[in-house]
Amino acid sequence: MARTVEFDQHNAIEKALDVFWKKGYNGASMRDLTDAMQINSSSLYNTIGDKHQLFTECIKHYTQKRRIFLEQRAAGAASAVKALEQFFNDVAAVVIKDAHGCFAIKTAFEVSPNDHGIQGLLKEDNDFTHTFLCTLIKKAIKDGEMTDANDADMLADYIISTYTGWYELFLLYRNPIQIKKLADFMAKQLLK
Amino acid sequence: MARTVEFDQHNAIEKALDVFWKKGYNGASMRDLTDAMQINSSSLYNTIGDKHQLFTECIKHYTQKRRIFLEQRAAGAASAVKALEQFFNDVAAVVIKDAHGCFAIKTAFEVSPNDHGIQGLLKEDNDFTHTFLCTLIKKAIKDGEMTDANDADMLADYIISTYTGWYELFLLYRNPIQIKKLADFMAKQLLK
DNA sequence: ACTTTTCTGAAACGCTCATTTCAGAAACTA
DNA sequence: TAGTTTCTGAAATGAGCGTTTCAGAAAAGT
Repeated sequence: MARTVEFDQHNAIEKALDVFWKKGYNGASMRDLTDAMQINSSSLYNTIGDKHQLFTECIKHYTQKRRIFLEQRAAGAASAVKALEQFFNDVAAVVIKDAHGCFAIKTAFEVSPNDHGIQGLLKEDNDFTHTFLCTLIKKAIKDGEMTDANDADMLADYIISTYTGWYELFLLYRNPIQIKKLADFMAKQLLK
Repeated sequence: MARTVEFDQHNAIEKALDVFWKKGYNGASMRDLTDAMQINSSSLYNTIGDKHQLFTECIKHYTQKRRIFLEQRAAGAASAVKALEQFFNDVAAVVIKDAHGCFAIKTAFEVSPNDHGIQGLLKEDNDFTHTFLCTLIKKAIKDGEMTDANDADMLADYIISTYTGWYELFLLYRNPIQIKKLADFMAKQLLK
C-alpha cells in the first residue's frame, strides 16, 4: 500500500461545476478549472480524467442534487396541488437566485446538440422531472383537484418548457417581479 | 481611387452566422469562420473587425431578419387573434426546423450573462417581439376576442417564455408531435 | 527504519487560438 | 498605359489551449 488521494473529489467537482456554470463548457479553460479546484492538472487527469469527463461528472453532480431536492419537497406536501404550487414557487425562487441561469438548460443549448453523451444525461434529468410532475398531476386529477381535460404527460412538458423561458427572461432583464407574475399566472391557469 | 472590397459582406456574415449558430461563440474558431466565409482573415479584420465584432454583426443580422418576418406576417392577418394563432404555428414550425435551436436564445444562455453589449442587443430583439405581441393582444381584447382578465404585458412575456422551453425540449427529444401538442395547448388556453 | 506504492508539482508537450504583418496583385483614375 | 491606392494571401506572431511526463515527496505496510 501507499499514500491515498489527497484532495476531496466531491468538493473539487463542486468547484469545477461553478466554473463551467459561469463560463460554459467551451469558455472554461483547464487553467480556470484547476485553479478553482485547487489541484494540479496531473492529479485531475489521474483521478477524474480529461475535461469532458470532468464536465460529465459536474452534470451528474448537478442533476443528482436537484433530484434529491425534488424528492424531499414532494415528501413534505399536504396534497398534490399543494406540492405543485410549492414546485412553482421553488422554481421561481431559483430562477431569481441563479445569476447564470440553470446549468442544465445552459448545457442543453451549448453542448447537447453536438454531444450525444451529454444529451443523454440531460434527457435522464428531464425525464425525472417529467415523471415527478406527471405523478403529481395524475394524483391531483384523481383527487378532483384538477380537471382531467388534458393529459398529464403534456401538462408536465408544458410546465417544464414554461420555466425554461423564465430563465432566459431573467438573464436578459434581471427583473424578479416579472418572473413572479409569470409564476403566479401559470399556477392560476393550471390549478384553478 | 483603387480596388474595392472583393467579397460580399452580407453573404459572408450569413455564413459566419451558420457557424456561430452551430458551434456557439466560444466553440467557433476563426479558422472555422474564415473557411465558411471563404475569405482570408486579413480581409475579415480589415472590414468587419475581430471575432467579437463579427459575432455582433451576426446577432444583428439574425434579429433583423426575424423582425422583418414578423412584420410581414402581422400585415397579412385577418384579425388579431388570427395573427396570434399564426404566430404560435410559425414558432412551432421554426422550433421543429432548427437543428440547433434559436440563435438568440442560445446566445442568451452562453454569452449574454458575461457580455453586456450582446445582452443589450438581445434585449432589443426581445423588446420588439414583446411589443409585437402586446399590440396584438391589446387589439384582441378591444375587439372582444380575448378576455381582459390579465394584463397584456404579462401575457406577452408568458408567450415568449413558453416557446423558449419548446426549443430546449426539441433539442433533447427531437419530437415534433410533442411540440405541436404544446403549441395547440397554449393556443387553446389563451385564445378560447 | 526501510521498502514499496502512489500521489503531487512543475515543466514541457505539440497544437490551435485570435490577431498582425507585409509584399504583391488587382482595380480604379487620369 | 502609367500611377496610385487598397485589397488579398500566405506566413508569422506570441499567447494559451488541453494533455503528458517524470522526478521526488508522502504515506502506507513490514
